[in-house]
Amino acid sequence: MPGDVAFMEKLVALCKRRGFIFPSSEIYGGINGFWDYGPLGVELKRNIKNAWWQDMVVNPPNGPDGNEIQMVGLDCSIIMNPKVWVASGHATGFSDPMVDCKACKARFRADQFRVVALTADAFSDTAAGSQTFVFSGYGARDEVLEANRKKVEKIAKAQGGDNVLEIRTFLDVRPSARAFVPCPECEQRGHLTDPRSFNLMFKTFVGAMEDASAEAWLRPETAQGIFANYKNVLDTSRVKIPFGIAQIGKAFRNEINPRNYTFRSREFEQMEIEYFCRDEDSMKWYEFWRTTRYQWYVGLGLKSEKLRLRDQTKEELAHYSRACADIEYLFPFSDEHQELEGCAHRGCFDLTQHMQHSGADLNYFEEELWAKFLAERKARGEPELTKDQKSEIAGKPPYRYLPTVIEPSAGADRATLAFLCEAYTEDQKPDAKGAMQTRVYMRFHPRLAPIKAAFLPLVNKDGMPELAEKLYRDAKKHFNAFYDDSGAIGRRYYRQDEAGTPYCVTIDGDTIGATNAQHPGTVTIRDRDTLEQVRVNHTRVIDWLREKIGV
RNA sequence: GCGGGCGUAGCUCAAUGGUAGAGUAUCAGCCUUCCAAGCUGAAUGUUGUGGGUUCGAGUCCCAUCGCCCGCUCCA
Repeated sequence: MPGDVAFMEKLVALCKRRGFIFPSSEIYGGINGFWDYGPLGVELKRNIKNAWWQDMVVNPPNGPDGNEIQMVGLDCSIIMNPKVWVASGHATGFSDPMVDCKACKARFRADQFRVVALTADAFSDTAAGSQTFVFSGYGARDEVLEANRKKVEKIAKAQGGDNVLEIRTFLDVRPSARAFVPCPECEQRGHLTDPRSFNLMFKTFVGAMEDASAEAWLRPETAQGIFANYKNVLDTSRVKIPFGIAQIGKAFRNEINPRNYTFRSREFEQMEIEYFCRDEDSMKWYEFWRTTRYQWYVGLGLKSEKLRLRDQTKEELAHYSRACADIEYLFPFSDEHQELEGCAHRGCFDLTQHMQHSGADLNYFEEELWAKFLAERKARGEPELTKDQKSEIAGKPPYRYLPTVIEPSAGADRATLAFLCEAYTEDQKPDAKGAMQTRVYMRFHPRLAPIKAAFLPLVNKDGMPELAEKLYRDAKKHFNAFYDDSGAIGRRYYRQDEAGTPYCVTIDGDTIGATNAQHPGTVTIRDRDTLEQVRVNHTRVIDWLREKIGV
């Protein structure tokens, strides 16, 4: 859908011009689906990732019971044992065979492409038998039958029975018979391609020999590294359920068609939490993370109605998933909301899969609960359990079990793009000559702003540059600051507006104690959004800024 | 992958098939006491890339790459 193309073009131009985002390998003509962050962009994205780490790992909010949340970090390798992706389902689920119709240009997933024939021979026999393909359809088996009900009834009547039709997917059609299958869209025969595999995983080779035994994959998500290390974390960090493991890292997907600026990139960065809890508490934790994560975006400035929290419908849920909420943003390139983050209730699907495929015991044992159970028995004077009885009881819930997982999985690049879109603001104001000018400014939350403050001598004389530079160097000990002494003051303010710098500190005659100074020793601090200025003594300006910025 | 559009200086755009230019931004200097276009000077291009037609191609033709829009796809 079109969205606001003009807005998007202006934002993309600003990002390029000011050094937020560049196309990857641009001097070689670029490469579709890959992007680089420039000097301002890297600060913005790092601030977003740091805010996430600070707010989710270092100092997360209290949980629903009011207790401190246990959260530890992790940084896993991008390439893992290929068996990981078999266990997770990505090896099969990520690879879809597609069929194209060369006549009408339609494309179909071969496993959703239903071919209906009069006889089973059509699928397995010679070309002659294939003449009995009567029609085809796209979607679930029942949908296809429903959509073609009249045809089905007519055939049933002619054949004198009910279950006369053979329905299989295109994958079951013999290569020699494919030419006789009609296209679900245009119904023409003989224009369908062979099923071609669209594998969304990036393949690589471990070691210098590129043979099949060396095949490996770049991870399509960071989550599996967490599951694979779940036991290690449990054994080394003294965490107890409920607890979370968090990770920020790159992931790779061979998107069929990267589009919409950095939104659908082939290399991207995720910020993921796997939160492990008891199954009976899981919906409570799901609700907690769902709102906590939504509020996190709001608190950092994504507060317009463009941000929304949407619960997935039953039909959208993966088969193992009990609930999932998407945090979505209405980007200017689309008139539909797009996903920034998914908060999924994954049950114990992932740990079950990895336990089965790896053979490792990933069960959690409730030591405290077990000790309590034994103590209570003793207190009641009940006879001591035998070794066999103990292992029987201790081996099952509630003492030994696979925890349930809540997964808030956020896209760092998508969040960065959303914050960029939300920040972009234009307004009209008169310039020094009274002509109306468009002012463009990036309204970043101070925590996210690439540059927190700029230090500007009003004129380059009388010691103003020297004092401005001293303040600038003091400020840099605490936060990212900028010094600029070139050009008219208005022009310098404007440059900082485009970079999204929340505060500009100007050193003027009053600061250096000029004879007619009304407020000796003070600088002016200009607010990016309101354009209002306050005077603060130059000895207090760093503290003033630190308090405002929160560093 | 298909269809349509676009590629000239960092950016915005000029240039009948005949010497590639302007504005802006950048840099150096001057001038400047608060909201981008004050003065002087400097630097800036294999016209996306590769072929072809032509005495001569930014311009015409072909191919290719990239971007934008639509379709398709999106575990």
